[in-house]
Amino acid sequence: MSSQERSAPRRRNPRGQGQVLKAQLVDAAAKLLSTLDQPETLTLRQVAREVGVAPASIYSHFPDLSALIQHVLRLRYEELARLMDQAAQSAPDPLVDLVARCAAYVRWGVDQPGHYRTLFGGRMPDDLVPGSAHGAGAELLEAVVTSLAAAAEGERRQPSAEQQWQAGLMLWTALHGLVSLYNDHGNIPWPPLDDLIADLLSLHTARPAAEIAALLPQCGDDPGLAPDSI
Amino acid sequence: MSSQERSAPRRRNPRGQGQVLKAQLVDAAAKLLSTLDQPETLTLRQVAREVGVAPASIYSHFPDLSALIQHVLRLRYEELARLMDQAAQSAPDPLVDLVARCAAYVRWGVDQPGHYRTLFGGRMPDDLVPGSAHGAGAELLEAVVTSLAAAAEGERRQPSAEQQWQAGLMLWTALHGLVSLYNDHGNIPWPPLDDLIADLLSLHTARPAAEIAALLPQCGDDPGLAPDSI
DNA sequence: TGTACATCAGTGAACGCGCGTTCACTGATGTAC
DNA sequence: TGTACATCAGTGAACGCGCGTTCACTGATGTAC
Repeated sequence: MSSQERSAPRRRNPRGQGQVLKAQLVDAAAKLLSTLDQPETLTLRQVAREVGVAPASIYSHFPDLSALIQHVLRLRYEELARLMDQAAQSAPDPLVDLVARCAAYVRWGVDQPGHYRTLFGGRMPDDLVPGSAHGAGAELLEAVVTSLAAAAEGERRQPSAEQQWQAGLMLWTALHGLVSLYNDHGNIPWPPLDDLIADLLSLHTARPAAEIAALLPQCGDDPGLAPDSI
Repeated sequence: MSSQERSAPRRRNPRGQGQVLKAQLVDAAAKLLSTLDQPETLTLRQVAREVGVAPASIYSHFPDLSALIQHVLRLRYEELARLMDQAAQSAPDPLVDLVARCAAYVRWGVDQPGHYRTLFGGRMPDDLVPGSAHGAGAELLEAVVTSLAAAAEGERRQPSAEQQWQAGLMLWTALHGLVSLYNDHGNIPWPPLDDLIADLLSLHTARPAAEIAALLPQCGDDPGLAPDSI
């Protein structure tokens, strides 16, 4: 069911508008990556069909399919990073910052299973995944490590930098495991996602789950007026 | 580099020994699943080449490649279950039982990345994966849930069955995230695996990491004499 | 105002590849008479 | 002890498919003279 089907067979872009097709290719690849059961099997011809264009046309804009996918993944990675930063924007203290970032991470991963798997599932060759020089997404988690360490201040002993790093790594593995299993095994009777996020952060911050749950932002994108408030 | 290469072109099995090829196919598929960078792309012809046999020969023993893979996955799943049970066999109390089971799980997953990914990575259609009726591997974790609950006795309040289940689920997601990230992102500067296992279980049991670390079994398969003890 | 030309945004057909699956077959070996 | 036959354990060639990539091309549109 391509979005092109048997409709008008696509009109060639006017002169100087060659970049339009490039954008369409990126959109189509993004849509297919998020839609396909196995996003790692995306083919060049699938993208071409989705846009309604000859397979060869892709070569005018990207050296090959890998370059196109790499482009898409970079966009999604930046989107996730932006969402996490925005979520933590007005956090009054490190704990709220941490909770907001982690909740944004998990929710994005669960909302976009295909993109999450493609970015963090380890299927794509390393050079396609942004930030994989230090391990895919590791720099995303730097802010998390910082917040986690700051939130843990006032403990008995100040942890070393290595201990802070390891604590952040453990938190990340937990978040990743939660998103992965939640996405891949829908037949498990899952508790509400927010309960799991609260429980997870409760373990990693040594705070009561109820305290964390109270800090979880609502699912709406921005903290503006509720749409049905008069 | 097939194990068949240009050597003797394989002699047909004698009469009544048709099951020999079946076993060879299973072995070859297992080897390829554990070896390939992307085990989910295993093809029927790859298996045939590995054994040194015509592609069509597989149909004498399995209806198709899916059935062969399903067979292999069932064997590996049973192997993992057996390893976990053996590890916990002589555990004097629930905490030791829990630590032994979880350590066995993580170590198996890290030793066999291809099999781990194929079983728990969610790439294979659900019907290929054993135990996925209740979510892949969920029954493996029943013993873990039980041990975790038993190890947590003496806390302030007895948790409900749902809370126990959720705690087990959280533990499993953490284990899964650890194995997945550890396998997929080798370029992260990982601390020693045993430290991570101890740290993870420390969080989930509210015990000091040092106490858990002391309970971790050595990596050797059985607790017999050390080979270099005189 | 005309017209030759360059450029842009793609097209369409073809290639060779590996794949799953089918089909008739082959050749060794056991068994009944 | 001989021989016809059935069975077993596969083989080898062919099919149609979707794939990535190449190549010469086409037709609309802007621009210089």
